[in-house]
Amino acid sequence: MVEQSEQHITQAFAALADPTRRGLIEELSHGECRISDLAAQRRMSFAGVSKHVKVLEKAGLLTRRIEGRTHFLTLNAVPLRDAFDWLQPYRDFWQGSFDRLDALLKEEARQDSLKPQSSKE
Amino acid sequence: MVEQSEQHITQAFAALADPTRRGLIEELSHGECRISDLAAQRRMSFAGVSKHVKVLEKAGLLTRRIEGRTHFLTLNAVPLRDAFDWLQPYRDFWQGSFDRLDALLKEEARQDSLKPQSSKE
DNA sequence: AAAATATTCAACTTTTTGGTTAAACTAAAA
DNA sequence: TTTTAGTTTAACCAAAAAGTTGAATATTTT
Repeated sequence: MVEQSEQHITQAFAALADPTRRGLIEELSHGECRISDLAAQRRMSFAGVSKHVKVLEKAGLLTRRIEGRTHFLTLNAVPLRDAFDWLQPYRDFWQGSFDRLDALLKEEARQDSLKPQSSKE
Repeated sequence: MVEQSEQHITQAFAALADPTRRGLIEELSHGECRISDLAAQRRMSFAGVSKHVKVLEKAGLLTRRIEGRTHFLTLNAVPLRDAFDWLQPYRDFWQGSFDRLDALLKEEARQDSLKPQSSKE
């Protein structure tokens, strides 16, 4: 087994790695939608949108409620929380990273200035 | 133009959508690494790891400092912050989502209870 | 100079992804 | 009962991703 939760987070991040899908999530955040509503404002085929919806569904990011012939979709944000939680531990890193970037650039400058005549270290 | 930042966040999420890459990020968070260090503990070819590193580099998630023949890699967490910030607005959603999931399950139960004797088939 | 080390690059394979169109299915309306 | 509306499925395509192996490159060590 390849660790369940690993797979889940992989699916979540993969789902988020597509602008169309992020758009759908955003739209769903305003409330339940029919899939045709979602398809309406994009210039992609209905079937195309339907596929994206299925990806989101498999990643657990939305739930589908079928009523008659129309499918209603609701955002389920739990996998987003998982993604968020994965990122959380790195907060300290990006908070300091301007300083570090600065240090890095200085270091690179030093390297470059040594490179041309670089005898040894 | 397809919106610069859209591309960036797409790249960030795509980079995160792979368990190997997430592992590399985690490892880099413990400090600067040579790429051979990274390759050592996984059972993937060196070239394979090298490719993943390049993906992370393109996504701006690490910086490479070349010293002689060895490449030192440092985590740059800024794109992680971008991903984090994208997720942030949805916090309210997953906080409420147990309630909503509950409501949803109830609703589904209702649906199901109606289905069996559904007039025609 | 030769050998060893650290790494990329190229070529190739397989699988996955993102999209399309056309056909099929189901439910509702005429 | 035919038509229309909402949606999925199937078949296909092109491009990208994830991995491999093997050769090439550059730097250090011997």
